[in-house]
Amino acid sequence: MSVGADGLRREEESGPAHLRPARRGGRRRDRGGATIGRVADAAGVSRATVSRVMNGSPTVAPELAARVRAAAEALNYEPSLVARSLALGRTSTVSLIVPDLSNPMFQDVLRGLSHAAAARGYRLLVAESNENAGEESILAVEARRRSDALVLAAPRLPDAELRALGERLAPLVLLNREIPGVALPSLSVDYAAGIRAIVTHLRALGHRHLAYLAGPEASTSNRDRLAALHLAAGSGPRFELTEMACGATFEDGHAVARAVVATGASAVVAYNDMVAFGVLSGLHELGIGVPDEISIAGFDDIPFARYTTPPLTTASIPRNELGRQAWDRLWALMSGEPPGHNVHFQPRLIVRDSTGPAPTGRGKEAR
Amino acid sequence: MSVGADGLRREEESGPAHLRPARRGGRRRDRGGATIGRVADAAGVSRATVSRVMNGSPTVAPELAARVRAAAEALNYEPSLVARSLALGRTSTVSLIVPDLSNPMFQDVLRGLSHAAAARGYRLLVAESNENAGEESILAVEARRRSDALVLAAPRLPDAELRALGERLAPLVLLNREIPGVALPSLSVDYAAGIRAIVTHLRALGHRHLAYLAGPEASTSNRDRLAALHLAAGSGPRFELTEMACGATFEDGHAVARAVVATGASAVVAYNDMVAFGVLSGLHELGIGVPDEISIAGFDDIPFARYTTPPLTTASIPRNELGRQAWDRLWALMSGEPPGHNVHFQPRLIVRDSTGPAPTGRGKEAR
DNA sequence: CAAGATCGAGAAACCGATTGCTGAGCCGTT
DNA sequence: AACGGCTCAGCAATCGGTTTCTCGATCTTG
Repeated sequence: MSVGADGLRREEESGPAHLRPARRGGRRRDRGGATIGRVADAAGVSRATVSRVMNGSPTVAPELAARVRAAAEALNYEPSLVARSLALGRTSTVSLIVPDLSNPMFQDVLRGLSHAAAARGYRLLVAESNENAGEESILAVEARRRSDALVLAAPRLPDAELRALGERLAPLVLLNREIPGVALPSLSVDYAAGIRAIVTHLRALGHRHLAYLAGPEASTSNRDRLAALHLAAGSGPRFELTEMACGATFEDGHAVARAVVATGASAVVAYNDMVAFGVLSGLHELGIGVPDEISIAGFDDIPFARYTTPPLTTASIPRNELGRQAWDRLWALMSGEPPGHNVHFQPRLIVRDSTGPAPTGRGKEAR
Repeated sequence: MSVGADGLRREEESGPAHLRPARRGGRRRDRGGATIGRVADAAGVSRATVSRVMNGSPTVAPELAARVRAAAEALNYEPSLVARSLALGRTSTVSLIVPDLSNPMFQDVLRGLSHAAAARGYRLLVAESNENAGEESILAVEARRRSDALVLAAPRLPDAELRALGERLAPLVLLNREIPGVALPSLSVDYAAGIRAIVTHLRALGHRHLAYLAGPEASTSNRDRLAALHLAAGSGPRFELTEMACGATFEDGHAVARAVVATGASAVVAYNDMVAFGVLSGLHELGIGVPDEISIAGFDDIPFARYTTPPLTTASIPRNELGRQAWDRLWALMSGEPPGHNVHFQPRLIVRDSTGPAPTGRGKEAR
């Protein structure tokens, strides 16, 4: 580039510095890509017209439209979705926040939601809170800000905090949470009903001493199950319930296998299938027969539940359906419709081979 | 407000209507939420100052900063990420496109990527192509436009198309794809090496007739495995290879169990663990002993591979690591660094109980 | 105490789209 | 021939931020 020789360059592109209060082109940070303005120039029309053509408005003369399309094609133009979002006030994105992506429950919700949203041209933003209560609220707010709506599975978040957040996060659909006193749309699994079905099943098999492997303490779904369990235990005759702290993962279940045996319980109700698998594996290693010596019931009916040895008795919940419905609710909310009634999904008891008749002559003293 | 009395108000805010080409406030579509302008007014400062405070610029007087923060707090202000993205030319979002979200392989990549990205304040957009080649390229372009970079697992997309797309999608990292002749950064699993390990293992056990359950035809990873298999079959003595069309899911594997038996092969190499589980289940139902009568080897070492009966021999690949590394590459690319070398992850053979010595006196005629 | 350096905050350009309003051009009426 | 109506493209405001530049005020320094 000729530096000091030509006045032309300065005339065309620069000019005397002190006359330029704020130099137009000089400050522009050129981002390479084709913009609507660039296309407009190339086609010899206004930006408005380009916008109309790109959005299929019928009020543009065919000849002009063709010219615009040609220019767009030539420049490899693609409208900026960010700019579009700003102008429209809508991102066409929804967020999903789950505590644990490795949990098949949430994987299926993710899929169901993703599919349903995609059908409407919406994309899905995913975030994992890692079972961290502190993280959940931050993440929720952040994710919501990047999208138009939010599906939130936050088992650890305190009611009060969630209640306070409700307004800021709308449109919002909760998974497995109902906040008393606030009309936050929520989809939930009726864990109590599932537990009742399992307990009834085990009772019918003659079990009189159940061990419950509790999930994370802060989890409301765990509290629901526990409450249902205590209710069941209180209602029937000769029924003992031993409660053990455990967790939500395979490893958690595996770790308590020995302790389970020590309780003398003849049947185990696990917080979920993962835990049930862990116990199953642990008992197997200890040489304890399932279901001959101890019966095991899980919860969730994740895909692999039918492929274990023995196949797992569990309470099945329509996970994909949950995701799909979550989208339906979101869509309704975004369309300005009222929240509507909360949905309670009823688990279905799937009896497989991990539960069987209670062994006779074996009390908890037998240990 | 005094309406007609003072010229002052008109001077300040309105003026004769016919002099105002487009009335300022009249057209504004108010979106409710607090904006930077609103906060600026409330705090009695300029928008620039609010922006500085919100971004922690140190060049704001403490007293002012406090006032701004108070105003922001009072108005419940949250900066619009969309507007921010537009101004900064960066969305702080990356996309992941996978063919099948129910595949544990991609689930783990998803987690690894999501974690690594989150650590840098980036969020993750997820899309599923449903094993649909036509969908893949559309989805990729679309997803890329909404984010700053893309991780693409597109096993069905033709080389040519991918090559053409490469530039538009950058920064881009491919998973399990290397396009000959183009320097597209890619992370891939060395399937051939995994297959070699499996074949060597089976051979050492005395197997001389292997059945390979092929994955989806269009899948390059399937082609890689097949090539390695043929190479191995050609190199050793007395080694027969039967190739069967199958698929990538449990159901696919389950469906071909009977056909597998019919081939007379003493060992099965499945396209992946899901298929292996399917065959395992199918053989179990047929009363065929594993590994006594037929050995089965999978590929991937998904979490449940160790919990089947018998536990599955398989080739393990560091899935989480793949996701993490994908982020590292993306980050490097976004920072303007050169693509760097492609990484090939070496599978590790995990020998469990689904493979055993070849049965004697049983040829393919024995059927 | 004056001159130069420093600091801090505001004005305004910009990011890249959408859209209400305006007016030119063309049509059909009376 | 004049006029009302209708199309259709452009102007310019707008979405809600960031950032450069400018300038007045304060602080240093000789």
